[in-house]
Amino acid sequence: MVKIVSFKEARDGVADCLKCSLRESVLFADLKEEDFEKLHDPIDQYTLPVGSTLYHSGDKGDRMYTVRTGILKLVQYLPDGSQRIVRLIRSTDITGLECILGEPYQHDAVVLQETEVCALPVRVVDNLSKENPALHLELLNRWQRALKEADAWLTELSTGSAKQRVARLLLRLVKDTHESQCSLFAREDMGAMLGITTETASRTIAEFKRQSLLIETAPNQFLLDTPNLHRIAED
Amino acid sequence: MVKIVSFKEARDGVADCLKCSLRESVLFADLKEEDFEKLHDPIDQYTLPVGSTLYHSGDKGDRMYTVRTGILKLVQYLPDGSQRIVRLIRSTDITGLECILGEPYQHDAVVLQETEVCALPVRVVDNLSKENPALHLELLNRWQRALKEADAWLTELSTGSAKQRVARLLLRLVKDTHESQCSLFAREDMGAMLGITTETASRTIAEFKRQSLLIETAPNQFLLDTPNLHRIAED
DNA sequence: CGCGACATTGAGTTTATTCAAATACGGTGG
DNA sequence: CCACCGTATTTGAATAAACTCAATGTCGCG
Repeated sequence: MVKIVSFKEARDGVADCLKCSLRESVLFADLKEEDFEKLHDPIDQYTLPVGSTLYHSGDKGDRMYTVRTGILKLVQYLPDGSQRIVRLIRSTDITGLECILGEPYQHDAVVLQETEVCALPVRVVDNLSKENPALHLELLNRWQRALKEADAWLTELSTGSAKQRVARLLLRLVKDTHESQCSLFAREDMGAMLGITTETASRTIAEFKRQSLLIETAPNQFLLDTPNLHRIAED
Repeated sequence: MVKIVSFKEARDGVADCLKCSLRESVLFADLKEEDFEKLHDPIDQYTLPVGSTLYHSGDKGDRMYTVRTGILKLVQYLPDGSQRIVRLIRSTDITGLECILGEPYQHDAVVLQETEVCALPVRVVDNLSKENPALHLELLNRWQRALKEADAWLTELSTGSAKQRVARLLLRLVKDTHESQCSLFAREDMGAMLGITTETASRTIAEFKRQSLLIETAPNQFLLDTPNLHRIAED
């Protein structure tokens, strides 16, 4: 039932969860080999291009998604049509958890950088988690992780001056990584993440560049002056 | 093991979960009578005065709390010492869920209005949920509820002009209720909820009063002009 | 009555927004 | 390969909003 498919090849493939290189960090980290035999349903794998939508707010889906590579934005809309990005989903994150509760998706999930995902049918996760306390616990952990992230966005990215918010966002992008190198998002997206206008985001980034807090080493590859960004973020 | 104690009497009592008037809506909603017999540990009940702290950020606790009446704020701090309120906890809400994962509390939980809580030892919830799928599901639901709330605070309460944010906060306070009557928080707390200064919160509320969008019917009891507040919130 | 805490108001300054224009960039077709 | 187009970014100038700091008002309580 399980078949090896390389990511590159697969626009629409079947994943080999047992051999998955991310097993240490994904939802199934603590499953035993025999558990995988219960995975009668194949786990589909997709590669999504920039700008595509993984799922829409309000849709009632039956799959959650683990991200192998790439970045997605979770977007909510205000009655006046303006958008707000509430979270980013990156490698080893899971999104669409809400559908295990039978709820419709709460956001639009839109690809910011080419993204590889595995689609986990609710039925599969549900069945496995009933017999498997480790998986159940891991589910709780994922929810908590999302909640922690949501709180951090509120305190770090929606509080203080535009300069502070941009600095904190940049630092967040290189956290976990060992290098202080990252690529940036469109200014419009930055604005929607930080609760500021596109122009203010642009002005702030441009100013940071002039002050050499950001150095473009390659097209859309920036080296960060993390110590000084920290100073700006905190004062 | 279980004993009847009225709330009024109890500064520090033992709850009778089986007879609890909130059973329909609390965590234990779906438990059977026989499940309650497994509740060998008594569930303590507390009444907390305004300004007291239920738990502190960073503490490693072994209890989560369900709120019977009252309001708590969940507060996080920035490195510069400024505070941000990330959520309110009200009747039938549960807080401190993170300690079931062995994580320290993520916030300070501070009482805004006199609050009655029941303290649920992690051990109890953990044991019950292992054998009881309904409770397990309810736990997931609680996390999702918190996450939804967190997202709403970002999109509704941290986006747009001060007037819009205040209007949205006010409307949020009377949502679920059938009356459009509510009491307000200290301006400093409002500011910390909305990401604006105390003065701006005060000015906005004062202006709303002058425009009769808010009418004080009794000390700190306000009647809201919800239609016009909606107009302000959305345009 | 007076004290302390909180709310309101005022004035001046800073910051962010708006709307518009100019510039850079990536990709396509000639 | 280059010219051109559409899109995104940057910049400018004027306006509006929010912030800061200070002063004044209000209310409850000892």
